[in-house]
Amino acid sequence: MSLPHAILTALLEKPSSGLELTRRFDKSIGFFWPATHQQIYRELGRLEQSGLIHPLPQPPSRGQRKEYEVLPAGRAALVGWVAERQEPKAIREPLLLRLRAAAVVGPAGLDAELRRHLALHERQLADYLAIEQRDFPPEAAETENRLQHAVLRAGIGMEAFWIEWLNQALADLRDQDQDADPQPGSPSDPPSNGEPDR
Amino acid sequence: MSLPHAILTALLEKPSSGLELTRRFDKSIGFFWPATHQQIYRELGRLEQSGLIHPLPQPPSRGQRKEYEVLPAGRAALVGWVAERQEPKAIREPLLLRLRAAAVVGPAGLDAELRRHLALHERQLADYLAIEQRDFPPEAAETENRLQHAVLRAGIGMEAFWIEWLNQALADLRDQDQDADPQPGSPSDPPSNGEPDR
DNA sequence: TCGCGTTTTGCACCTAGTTGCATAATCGCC
DNA sequence: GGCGATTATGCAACTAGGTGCAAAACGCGA
Repeated sequence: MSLPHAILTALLEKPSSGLELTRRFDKSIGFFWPATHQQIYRELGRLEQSGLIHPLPQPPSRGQRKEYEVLPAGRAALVGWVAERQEPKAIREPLLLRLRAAAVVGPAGLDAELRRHLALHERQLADYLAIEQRDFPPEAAETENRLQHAVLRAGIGMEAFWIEWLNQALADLRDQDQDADPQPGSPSDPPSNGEPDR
Repeated sequence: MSLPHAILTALLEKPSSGLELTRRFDKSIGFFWPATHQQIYRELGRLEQSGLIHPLPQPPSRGQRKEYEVLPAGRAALVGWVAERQEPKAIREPLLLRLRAAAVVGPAGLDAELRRHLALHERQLADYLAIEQRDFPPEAAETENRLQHAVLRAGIGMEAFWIEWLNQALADLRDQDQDADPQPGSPSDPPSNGEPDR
């Protein structure tokens, strides 16, 4: 139940149409909760039906811009959601699974993927840092936008973590290939140890 | 398409029945790809139908243990998956959304959640560190289980990151309340600035 | 004013994870 | 030898995100 609340947040900051929301998502909330325009339109429909938002008075017809505004009930729902008890989401990163699989069937092709991910995370980190410099310059003492900054810092921290981890994993991969697989190019059939369960 | 490959990995390490797999997931692969027994049974059925695994010869009847083994085609599929090109998953952590929302509608109740999450991550980190000490003691030079260790290190790093970030976020929250909301207990109606989009 | 590309909205279907519940075998105990 | 708890397998319905495509309005040049 996160997307509807993300939309409420965005609409409270500024009433918008579906497409406008989509674009704003792409450069802010979407960093940690991506959504396509289809998802957003669907959710807008549901939110309207639940009486949490309503369209500003305009000719309502297909293909025509429709601006939405948050109703008091919508704001209340969001306030409730902020305080709600929710379990942290588990990690669920396929790349880690693939590493685990590589430990069993051999790491052929993995290094390319690790390097590719490394490059992607480096780019993302650079983007975040640029945003940080633009929106939270060190000289401007923070007053009330501390929370927004904290969110951005989470993104920065995550990317930094992945970069560090990927570098180390690449090193591990090189070492392991060297130890266990003298002739490069072979598919490096795996240890197949008789093995601990982790 | 991650769960089936996670299962193939686990089955390669050791042929198992559905329940056995479920239990093994709970204490290893499930840390970064949780799965319930229902999911696992369904996936086992599909994997069998696709000819990637097959049940060891045993009376096949409901309620009776059924052990599965990976077929060569299954191993090949896994090898292919390891080398496959996949985009990194976006973050998608609702807690960050809630912080963002709190920046708009006020942080009432947020601190409790942050503290609760902090405690959970601290516990998880402790668990991971215990596993690390058990399975990858510093004295035993690593030979071929480097990749498994790397996966575990990712878990450790993630938890450590969250702990650090949550502590900082809690500090931010305190500072902000202090600055903007002299009398404690009021719902602290938010800045509602006329505002940058992030 | 006609047609064509763009903007904007939206439906329909698909995939994957989640939850609740059913059912068969087995084991121990009374 | 029957009964309840436990082990083990599995179905069905739901939820939410992802993808493909359609269709109405609008703008603009020929």
